[in-house]
Amino acid sequence: MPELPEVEAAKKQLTRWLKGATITVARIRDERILRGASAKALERTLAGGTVRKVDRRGKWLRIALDEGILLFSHLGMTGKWVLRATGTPAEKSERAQLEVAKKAKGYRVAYLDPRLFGRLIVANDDIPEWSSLGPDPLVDGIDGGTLYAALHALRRTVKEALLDQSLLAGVGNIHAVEALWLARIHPRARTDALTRPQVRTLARAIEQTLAAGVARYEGPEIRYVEEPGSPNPFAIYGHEGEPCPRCARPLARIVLGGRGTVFCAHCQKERR
DNA sequence: AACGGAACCTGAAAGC
DNA sequence: TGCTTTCAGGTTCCGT
Repeated sequence: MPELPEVEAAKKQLTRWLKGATITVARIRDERILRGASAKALERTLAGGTVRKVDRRGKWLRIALDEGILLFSHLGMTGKWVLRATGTPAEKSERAQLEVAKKAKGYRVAYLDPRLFGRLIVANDDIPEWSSLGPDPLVDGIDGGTLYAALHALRRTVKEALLDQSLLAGVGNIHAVEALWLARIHPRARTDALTRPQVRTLARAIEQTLAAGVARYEGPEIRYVEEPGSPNPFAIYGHEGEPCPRCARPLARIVLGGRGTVFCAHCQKERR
């Protein structure tokens, strides 16, 4: 599920659950989320630590403990953090558990990830995966001139370029599709052929679609996952074959960079 | 050096 | 019904 809006929602939840809390026990239930690091070492490092702050950059989370310990979390394709009562049986996809004590209350913050594309990393400094991220469209905003220069230096399709996290951090397949539709740019348009006005429009479109995504998770009860069966909230993602909301012609679907890409062949022109 | 595609995994849904 | 195929919102590695 996670693109920037879902990770932002996860950050808010983790802040509520963990800030000021002490990790009494850390458990890694499937070492594959560590990509080779030692589960035992990680569990020992986290145990006893108190959480100071939770940050997000792009799709990465950084949980800062005291004594300079940093826990980085990437949710991959199916990762999510959930709250569980102590003693609740672990479900199949529960890959890590943090037993937590906060203000005399005890509970479990658990990491679920059926597909195991996510990962946990413990470090004393920022890791390259975090440091090499481009600007976060929500935190930093998107500078049109900078984005134009960066895109102009590449020879790729604009859709694939938007998924490059060193260019912009947090845009994933859905929001790339949505932003290109909003900006009326063909997903297969070459980055070096885009005009400055197009890039400026695209920058605003990215900010718009991400902000709308974040807003969907706001409210008294932050729910991280859309209810099953809830309507698709996107303008064109997942709507291939249906009428374009702007011109009513049927939406097309192609594959770019190995990922499904919906667009409107009438509204989104490759050159202009 | 940069790009396109395969690989890494599981599970839900669609197809037969 | 049950088996098979397809698809999924991410990143990384490998060959060209």
